[in-house]
Amino acid sequence: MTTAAAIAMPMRPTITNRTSTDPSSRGLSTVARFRTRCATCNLRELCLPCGLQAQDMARLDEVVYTRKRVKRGETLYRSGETFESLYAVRSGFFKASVVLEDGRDQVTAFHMAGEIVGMDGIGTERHSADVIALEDSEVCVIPYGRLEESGLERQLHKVMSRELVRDQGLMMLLGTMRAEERLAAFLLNLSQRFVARGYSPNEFHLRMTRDEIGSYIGLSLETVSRLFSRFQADDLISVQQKHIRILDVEGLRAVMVHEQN
Amino acid sequence: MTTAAAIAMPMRPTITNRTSTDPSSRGLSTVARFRTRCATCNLRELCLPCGLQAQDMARLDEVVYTRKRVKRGETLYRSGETFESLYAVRSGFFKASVVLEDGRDQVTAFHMAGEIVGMDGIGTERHSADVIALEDSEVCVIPYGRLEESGLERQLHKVMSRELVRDQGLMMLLGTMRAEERLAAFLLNLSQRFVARGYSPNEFHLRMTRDEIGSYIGLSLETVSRLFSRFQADDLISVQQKHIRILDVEGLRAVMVHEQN
DNA sequence: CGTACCTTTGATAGAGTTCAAGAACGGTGG
DNA sequence: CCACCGTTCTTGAACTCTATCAAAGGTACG
Repeated sequence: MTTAAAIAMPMRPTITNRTSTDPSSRGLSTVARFRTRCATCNLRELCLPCGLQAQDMARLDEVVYTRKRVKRGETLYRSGETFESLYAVRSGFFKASVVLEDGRDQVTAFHMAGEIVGMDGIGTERHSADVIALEDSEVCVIPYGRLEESGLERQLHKVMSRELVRDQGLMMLLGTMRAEERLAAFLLNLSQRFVARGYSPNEFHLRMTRDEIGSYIGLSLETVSRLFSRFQADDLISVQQKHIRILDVEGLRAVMVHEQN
Repeated sequence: MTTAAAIAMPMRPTITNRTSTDPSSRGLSTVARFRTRCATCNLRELCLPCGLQAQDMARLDEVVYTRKRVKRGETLYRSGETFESLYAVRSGFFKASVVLEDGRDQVTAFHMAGEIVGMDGIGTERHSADVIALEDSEVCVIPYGRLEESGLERQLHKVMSRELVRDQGLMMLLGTMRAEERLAAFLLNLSQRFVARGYSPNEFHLRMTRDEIGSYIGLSLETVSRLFSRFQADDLISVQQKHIRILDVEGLRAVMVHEQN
């Protein structure tokens, strides 16, 4: 969708001001430094989609003044917590999930670098999902109050709207697709998103378990596993554990739309 | 959720300026008249949720200057059409649906009075779903460009965020619930929404067919029909065609969360 | 290097779909 | 006002897909 150039992502360690949320605790040079962060960020083409203008970028720089590291297994936020900020994933991988009263839970999204997380909290001022890191990750903290004052609402609307469209797609998947179609759609979606981030479209590493995939696309983990095996037998993909290689994109696409031939 | 008073909705015929989108084509008095529309609208508590302040209401009045009638079966907009406006449902009932390449379609939402429709188009400037009236309806047209200038972004964020949370709920339903749980959840949801509009929570008229219900909650129309019959046999509801009466709310709730006892 | 977690694969069963046919309803026109 | 037609709804029967239960094998992480 975005014609973002294929950029490698050399994750330089960056300064670790992980917990500090008070900008006044930093010197001027640090502030200046932060000012140019977004403009030089490798993810700038993705972060607020459709690409920000130079001046927008400057605005965003003024809003984002904290980063936060989240280790694998730790939560970024939990359902019920009061909403204060959005988060832009800088590196790593997250899953979002909701829990039903009786304990059943469902993964509602996977988030990777360049995506905005936390918009579920805007409406009620409380988060409605849990967001957990599936690998050591880092996010940019975007205090919502400041964002509202920044003149970037237009961008935010777009991001939220795209999320709504994404949800439509997932509903379609959950409501009308059969198991193999679901998994094919899932793989193709992941592939696309990796491409946009400069990774290979054909070879990637799954950050989530079969159980989490199954929860996301409405299948049991056993069915997911069996389908991986079947896809491999059909030479559509090659799987070993979490390493996936897509061998036949068109074939997968055909499975997805169920072109019986 | 909203503690909106139970208001009846006497749908006065109102002036029919359905196609006119040019405000200059109207006299001053007409404009003045429109100025106070939102403030006196019966749906003001619902339309932009969380209730607008008086000054916000005035702002909205300046944005909304057209209404549009949509007859049963007609479309409000179609997937692919360029996005220009949001719509506030003033009366009637709509369904939104998306179509897959191979023709399969899925209902993604039902919209009733007081709800905002069209936010799927903001991100790409094209709509991604079809919205069709299930009965003769009327909407307030909210030109998006004007809304952006109006200072009501904050409200829009909230509406969009709530839509995201709603989608989470539907995903949960589609991904983890069994047939009877889905239908129970669907009925309880409808009931709640009717209450908020001043209608009886226990007795209402379905505007959609079994097929459309099934599409929405991921079941075949036959399963929906069978479940209606079963619920009736279990004295949870009474059904005759599209007339539904809920006899045992707690019972339905128990079905939904699957409290097996 | 061991243990806990994850994955794979088989066998079985059950929930829901599909196919089919008749019934009920609602709108239309004579 | 009634008869007719198309659409929607109901119900049955057979089948299919996927979940569930179970057990063994593999990995990765501490």
